[in-house]
Amino acid sequence: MDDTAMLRRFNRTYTQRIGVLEESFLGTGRPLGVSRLLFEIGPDGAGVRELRDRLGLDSGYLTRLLRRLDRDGLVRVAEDPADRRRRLATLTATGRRAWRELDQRSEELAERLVAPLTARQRARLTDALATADLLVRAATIELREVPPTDPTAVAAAGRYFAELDRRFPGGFDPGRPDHAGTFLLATSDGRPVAYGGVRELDDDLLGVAEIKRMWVDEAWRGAGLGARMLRELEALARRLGHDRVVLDTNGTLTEAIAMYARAGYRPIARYNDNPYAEAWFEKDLS
Amino acid sequence: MDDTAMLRRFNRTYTQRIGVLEESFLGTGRPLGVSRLLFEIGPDGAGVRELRDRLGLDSGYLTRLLRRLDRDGLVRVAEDPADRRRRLATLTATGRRAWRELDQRSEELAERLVAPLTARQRARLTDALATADLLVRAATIELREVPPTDPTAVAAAGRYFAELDRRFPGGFDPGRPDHAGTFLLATSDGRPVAYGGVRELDDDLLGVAEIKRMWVDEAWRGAGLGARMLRELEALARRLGHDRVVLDTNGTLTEAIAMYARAGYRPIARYNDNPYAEAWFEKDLS
DNA sequence: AGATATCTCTGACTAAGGTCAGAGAATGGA
DNA sequence: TCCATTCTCTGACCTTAGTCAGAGATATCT
Repeated sequence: MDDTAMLRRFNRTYTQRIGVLEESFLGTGRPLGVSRLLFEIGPDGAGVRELRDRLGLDSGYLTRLLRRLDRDGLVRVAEDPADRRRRLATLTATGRRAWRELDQRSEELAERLVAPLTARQRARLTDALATADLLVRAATIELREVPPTDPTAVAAAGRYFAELDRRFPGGFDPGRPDHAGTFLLATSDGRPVAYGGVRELDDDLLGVAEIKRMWVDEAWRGAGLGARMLRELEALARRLGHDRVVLDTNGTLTEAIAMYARAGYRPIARYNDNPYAEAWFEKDLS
Repeated sequence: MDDTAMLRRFNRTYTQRIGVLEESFLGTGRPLGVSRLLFEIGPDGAGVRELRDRLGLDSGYLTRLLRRLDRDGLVRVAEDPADRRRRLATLTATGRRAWRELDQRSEELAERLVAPLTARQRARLTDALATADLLVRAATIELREVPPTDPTAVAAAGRYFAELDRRFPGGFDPGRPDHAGTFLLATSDGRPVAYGGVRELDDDLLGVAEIKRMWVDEAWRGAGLGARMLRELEALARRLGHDRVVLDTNGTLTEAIAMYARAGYRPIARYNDNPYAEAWFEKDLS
């Protein structure tokens, strides 16, 4: 059975048999959408804007759902002191009780589902689901162009600089902020997992772009994400009208150097005066 | 992470990211429910009763959905010649075209989903999903009491007899139909995967029941299904007021004998005149 | 300071997705 | 042959889930 056939087969099995886990929220006297919202707010509360994104709801619709929860005494909605356009939803004591009930229902259903399995089978299932979970997350990472001032992009760049500082023998000083270039950000669940940019070389090397600040979250390394980011950056450079890319790197970043080699990059002579650079590479995009 | 936690985590990941596979039916100008029904009818057609079970719909609602498909010229509903209360739905030429379109959309979505993965990752995902699929199916097998005349039960008994005939050196003759006893049938997707019965011994052995016709589909062996069936039959015998069970078997059924031993059965002397029996076992239910 | 964008809320509107009770035809079992 | 059951269909009714346009308050950019 090929990849998509297996995925589709599993999808059928899944929606028929585990799909009910979702509907465990039914039968609580509240419609599914309302229960889902209640559960999503959670014991710690959540911003209305954030809920809108997480559940993919229309803002007017969400307002009404929240008002229903408020009327039932489960949720309080208050102004966000940090930004008075925004509002924050938190559970009341009754709301927390209802939340726990939902959580418990869901837990019970999950237990009932694995109950007929032997201990060994359960372990195998857990293992298979962990693998599938990781790969599905990897497959659905979102890659998008961002301005380098985007808060999530800034966070990603910060983690990149911090790692350089940790790994370079003499540390690393990013100098003053440099926002030149076009940047790609990969996120999973809203958190940055990879980052990188392309910028035009300002000197006489026309048609040549430089790849800069390539970074992949430690937890995601070895999952092909770096190679994917590199491919996307090359495609971006091509769209921007370049037909060659260059990059520099430091000798301590061995896994990065290996990846550049695998991706078809060739070593070249120093083309800049970056004091941290120890190796320079290029690749033709034609 | 324990079993239920992993299951619930996966459930979240899955519904958020692959749930869209389901909604691939949207955007075809028809509401989701109608498209799902169209897809379920399939190129070979389907009985209305069967559709009702598979999709879990109210009969009135289903009638209306079918009428809509009929009005759109996608489906014809006709009387079932075998039972004129029932009706059969089949796709028209236009309906088959619409079905292929849905199938293709679903295929495309699946492809787009695995596209960002490397070949190795895809193989791992397919593997993990195959394992999860098998185990989820195993976990959701339905076990229920059936009269021995139930068509599915008859089919299961037939496969049991056929196997005995294949494996016994001198073949096997079931003799005239014997419907004494209470039977359990395990089904997956409506097809029999395990079968077995309990009957009171008619002679002087009061309080003793016999387990008979224990059978597990070849494809499902080694999945703990036999042991589960045995446990359920013992529980059934207990409910029927017995406190000891006995059974007979043939020496060629080695894996069955091993399973009885694992389940705590002890060999005893011949207690019947079954010409095929070569070994006899018992177990106390107290 | 002014323009622009973001966020929430309101009102008006709609389709989708059901549920329920009962009728009528056909079938199966005693 | 009669009775209970099964299956489909109809009519009446309802909630859920959602869309859209625009107003008003606040924040951000230049």
